[in-house]
Amino acid sequence: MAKETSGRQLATDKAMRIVDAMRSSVARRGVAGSTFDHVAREAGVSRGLLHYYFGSKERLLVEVARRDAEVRFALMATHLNRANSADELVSHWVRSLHATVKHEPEFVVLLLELYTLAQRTPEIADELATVMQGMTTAFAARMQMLESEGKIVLAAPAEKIADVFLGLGYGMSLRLLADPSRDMTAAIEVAAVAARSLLWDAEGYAPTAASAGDAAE
Amino acid sequence: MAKETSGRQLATDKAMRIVDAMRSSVARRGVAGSTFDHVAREAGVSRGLLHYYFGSKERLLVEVARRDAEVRFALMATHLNRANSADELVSHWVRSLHATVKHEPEFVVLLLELYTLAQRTPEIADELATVMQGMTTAFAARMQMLESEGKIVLAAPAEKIADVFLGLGYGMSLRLLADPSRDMTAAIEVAAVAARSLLWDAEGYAPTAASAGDAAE
DNA sequence: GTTCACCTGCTGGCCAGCCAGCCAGGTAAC
DNA sequence: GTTACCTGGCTGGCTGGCCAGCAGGTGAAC
Repeated sequence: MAKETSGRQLATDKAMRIVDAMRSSVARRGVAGSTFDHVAREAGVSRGLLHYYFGSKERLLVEVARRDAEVRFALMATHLNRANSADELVSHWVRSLHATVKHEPEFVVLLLELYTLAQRTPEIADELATVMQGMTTAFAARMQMLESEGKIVLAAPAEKIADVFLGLGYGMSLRLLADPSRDMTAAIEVAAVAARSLLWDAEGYAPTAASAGDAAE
Repeated sequence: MAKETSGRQLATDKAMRIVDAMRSSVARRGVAGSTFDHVAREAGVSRGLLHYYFGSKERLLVEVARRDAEVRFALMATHLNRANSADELVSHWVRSLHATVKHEPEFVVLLLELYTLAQRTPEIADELATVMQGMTTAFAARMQMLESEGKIVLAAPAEKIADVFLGLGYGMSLRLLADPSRDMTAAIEVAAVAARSLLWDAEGYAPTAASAGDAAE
């Protein structure tokens, strides 16, 4: 942590307030709408301070991506660690999908903004790639642990399955975000069935499509 | 089609050139970078004409979304109509995923930009929701036709399966786009296995995960 | 213990550049 | 002459970045 950007200590209270304000502003107003003026006011600091700490809007956004990764990562870890079987893994995944979109859509919006920005800003693209890689690895590690404990059997390399879970998750969230009026509950159940087909139960009892149903929220 | 915006006929040659230029500019430079100046130059018209026809940048972007839907839709239809079995459906889906990201990434980038924009522009959000609904319906209709012809059996309502296919597709494309250096071929194969589990073969021969493998590219 | 030099954190006015939108006017067709 | 199409100069508002300078703290000198 305690990363240096433009040789300035970024772990101070104000610097963190700026990053948080920028994060929520980007989620609410988008990158373009998040002017230094607005963000500074919301962070309760002067405009100049954003430059003092981060030098440019771009580098501030990199910090935002980093910060978001921490939050996102922590959330995922708690969800993952509670799962102890294939069914639980899938149902936790479904639950966290619903919860995220319903209660913390800023995760998805922010990711969208960052992806968009990454198209034209290599620094952001790097950061984002690192974040995604980290999520994949963590997810894969958890699955491998469950496999080594004899609780599940993976139908493919852990990392690839993790890619599919995350990809499916983001794909469905995106769709949910774009059209909140549409009820995607049933579609997510179907997605869970598909995801479930990549995890087999250990101990000989075969996975059935029905067993993944597990009423979500 | 011949839709009216600000009471102006938009089916003229120049109006269409403007929409196309805007479309490709947004894919290349993003919404923010697509200034009237640039787009006008690329369309070979004056800046004023963009206002004459579309009134505002926002409404021009709505036209871009509409236009993109047509292109995207046509492409999907040709792919879908060639598929005549569950395996073919999945392998065409995989192929089109690879092809899109490799040869026409502007589809994905544009969708990303539009999604982002839709967060703050209800007009765009509506248009986008319509587009996505149209894609889902078309996909579902094709699957239902195959089912009624006795070629496949659907493991869930056609529309939900279509949602999952599209969601998975966008999720994987997004990931591919964000980090082109990463080889996602194997992950896409795994995604295909998951997708395949939602389609059963008719006539008693059970679907095996392996049968969906079907070398991509 | 008072003074002074110095430093870091921080402020807000200023500026050059950019952009969407406006509009006065031009052209061609009928 | 009227209408539809089209042009490009102009402008007001906004933005990111720059920078001169201030407040308050530290420590050395005297």
